[in-house]
Amino acid sequence: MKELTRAAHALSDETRVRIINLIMKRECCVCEVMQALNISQTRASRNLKILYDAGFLNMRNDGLFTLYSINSMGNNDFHTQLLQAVENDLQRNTAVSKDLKRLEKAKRVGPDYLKRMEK
Amino acid sequence: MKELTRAAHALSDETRVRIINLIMKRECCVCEVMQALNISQTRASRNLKILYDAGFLNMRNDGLFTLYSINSMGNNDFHTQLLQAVENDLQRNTAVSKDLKRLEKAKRVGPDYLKRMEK
DNA sequence: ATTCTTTAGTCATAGATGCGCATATAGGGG
DNA sequence: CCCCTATATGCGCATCTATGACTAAAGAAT
Repeated sequence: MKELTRAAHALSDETRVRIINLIMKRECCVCEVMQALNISQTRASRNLKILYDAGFLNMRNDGLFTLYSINSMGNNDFHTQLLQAVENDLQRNTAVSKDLKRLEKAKRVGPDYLKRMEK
Repeated sequence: MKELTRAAHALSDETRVRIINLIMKRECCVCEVMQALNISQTRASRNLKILYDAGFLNMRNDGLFTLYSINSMGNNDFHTQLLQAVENDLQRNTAVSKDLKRLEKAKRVGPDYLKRMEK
């Protein structure tokens, strides 16, 4: 039951639900998440970790990048059922589509590099 | 999306999941919940309210008693999907069966009456 | 009406949470 | 080896959370 409450807690924050919305589209690295949601690197990294620890995400390293994807287990797993509830809610939500558009434009570069580009 | 995160938050606490376990069995009043889970009246009442505000419970008055039951809407509602995830997890959980046993023995009387009975 | 009883609300408090800032860590590239 | 870059983490702060003790509200019973 502790796993269930931990998973539910992970879904109790808007930032994290928005992150799941992104990663349900495709595998993402931290810097893509921060650009798509327009949040800080710290915030993206930490909330990704919370979702990972709760069992919703897979994690793999590709050079400097850490790539996160949805951890789909069996259909009877409660994580999958919870994700379906999230998906259900997101379908009725238009605000998060902006996040997906920004994800399309996101570049695979980190915060320092981005700052220099702005100048 | 705020409703979803609120609902998820309601399920992120063990006390509240245990309360749902009770009420999935049958409609309960506050004093039955406090006896079944062996918690204070304040704690029972407040967590019931959180579950109610999150959309999981119905509430009705019967004299002095406030009776709570599961609020089952359509199957496509995300509340229902979340409850299925909870039910799924509870089936694999043996600890909460003790709560159900205590619920069977629970009397429909409040904390003051109970204290006097102990003496 | 007064009193009893169940439930909800107030207040105070200990602990958890989310976040930004700065910094550490670790993997590439020169 | 030294620097650059992406990600993770320690710290501090403001805010939120869960809880118990106490009190208030409201329905029943006498």
